[in-house]
Amino acid sequence: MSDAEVAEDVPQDFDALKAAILERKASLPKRLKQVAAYALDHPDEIAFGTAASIAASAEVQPSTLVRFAQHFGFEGFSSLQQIFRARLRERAPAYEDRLKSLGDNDHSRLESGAILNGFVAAAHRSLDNVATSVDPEKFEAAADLLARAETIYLIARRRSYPLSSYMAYAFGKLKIRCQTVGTAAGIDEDLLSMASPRDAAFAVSFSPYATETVHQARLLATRGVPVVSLTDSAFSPLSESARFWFEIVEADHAGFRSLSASMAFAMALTVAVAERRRRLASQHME
Amino acid sequence: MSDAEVAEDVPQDFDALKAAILERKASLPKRLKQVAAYALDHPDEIAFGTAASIAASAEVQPSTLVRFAQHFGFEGFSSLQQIFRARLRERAPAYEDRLKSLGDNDHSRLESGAILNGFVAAAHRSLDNVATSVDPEKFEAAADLLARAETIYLIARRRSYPLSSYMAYAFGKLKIRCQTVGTAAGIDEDLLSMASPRDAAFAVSFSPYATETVHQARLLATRGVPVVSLTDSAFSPLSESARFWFEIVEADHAGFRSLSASMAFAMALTVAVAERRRRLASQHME
DNA sequence: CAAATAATCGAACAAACATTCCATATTGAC
DNA sequence: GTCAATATGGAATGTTTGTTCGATTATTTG
Repeated sequence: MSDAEVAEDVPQDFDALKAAILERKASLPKRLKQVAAYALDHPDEIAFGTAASIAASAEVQPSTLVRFAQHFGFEGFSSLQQIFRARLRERAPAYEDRLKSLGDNDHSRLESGAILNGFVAAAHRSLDNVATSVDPEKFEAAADLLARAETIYLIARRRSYPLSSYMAYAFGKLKIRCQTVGTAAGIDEDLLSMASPRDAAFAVSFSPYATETVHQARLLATRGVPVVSLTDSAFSPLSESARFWFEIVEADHAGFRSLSASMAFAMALTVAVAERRRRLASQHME
Repeated sequence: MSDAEVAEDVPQDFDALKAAILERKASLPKRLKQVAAYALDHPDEIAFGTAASIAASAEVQPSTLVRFAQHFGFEGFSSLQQIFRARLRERAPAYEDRLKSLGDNDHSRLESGAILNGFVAAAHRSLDNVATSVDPEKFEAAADLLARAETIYLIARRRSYPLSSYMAYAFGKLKIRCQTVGTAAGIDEDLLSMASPRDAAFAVSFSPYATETVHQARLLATRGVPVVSLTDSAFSPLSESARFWFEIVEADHAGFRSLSASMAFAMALTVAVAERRRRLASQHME
């Protein structure tokens, strides 16, 4: 056999390339795997950058990029880059009328796809709602209140529980003391008995309201513990006990509501509290 | 007046540049008008091509391109080209507009308001991503797989845990048997040992990947239990074990990611499974 | 119609580019 | 542990790049 290369199956579009990378990633040497991960995670950078700039970002040598391209059958880095550019070329016009395309894209042909589309659209609507319905001054004040707490008690159950568990995770990462209430049955009362007015609570409940959440929020409020709450209705019994309360109505799809907008709100509140607390700490030091 | 150039209003984004070109188009010399027309008609070419290749396509000299750029206040052709590249780079132009209108509402005056706006915008972008990146056929197939399971095992930890806890809540309401894994330490192994190929698992893990989740997904896969997984990178070790896997990249605000898009996806999958199961049941009865 | 001004061309240039090559380091087989 | 094979880093290389600049052509002005 001659040295002449028989036309290998060089990936001709981005999807084929992505598939090829994923297929061979396990058997790739260290640096090439590094490039592979970078390429799939930052495709735009590959499309626009120069070999030198991309190499610096991916923390490899430029020559490694060339080797990577050759590993996948390309002549050099430049020809691989064409794939990434073509991807951007083809995808760009889709943004022009994206909302239109959402209506008649592949998804709607399949029942499950229509369901996914429905929830995505509902989440969009819910998010728009958040931006307009949340009073920024109240938000600021709530963040300030929670930031001054020694321990933040997170009260939530059932449908609201994912929110509090995510906030607990984030608060933990941000080194802010918090305590979730509502997980294991029985010990809630003991936990809450430790709460003092120097602490604070964040209670979440959507209708139908979990009676324990309402009860516990009321209990804390009477004991002088400031409560911030999140509900989906101004008539929620939670609003009685709360110093500040927010109303977020999630749009529904076919009667089911996701937590997309509430999640964005919860995360924003969490970060706002952390930011506020950082500022309070620096003021104390001066 | 000195020769020193006072900072002209050099267009900083594509829309501004487009407006400037259209405004001055009439008073442009012949060749420069030629370039202007080509630039607006083939913006992608300008973004990706070299000065030489573009000049050839537009039937002008490369130096004309430089002069064109300088006429509009740019230092050279390269800096003008950046505008055309940025246009393709920007992920969510549709929401840029929406944000611009949000940008000068009450929220932005306050720091916490800006944080909330940021997370809402990030969630919008993430949702767009979901709609385009999830393959509807794969989604349908995954829903079908999970619908046929006797028990659905939900594997998630840390940042992913809120997703599985919400799905568990929803599955419970929909009377679909499921079992969350990863809550209490110790009993996970016992729970998973009961899983059979007639069951199925849904595993979620975002980087940094929890090793237990990866391990447990792999364990189930080797035992013949079909696994569907959700990750934020094609490089996730979870994708190896999964029959079907989905990649959802949450846009971040200031380095923090919310779960808005993943929540919408999780809810859509949950409802799709329920819908699928309802249909399977009615077929059996016929 | 002639002079003056502006626009264009195309060659020349230095900087940046992708690529190659080879010495060194790492990995895997025995 | 030793050796062979592969992978890597980094400098050298020849090419291509964007840009500049003087000569040439077109356009305007008196």
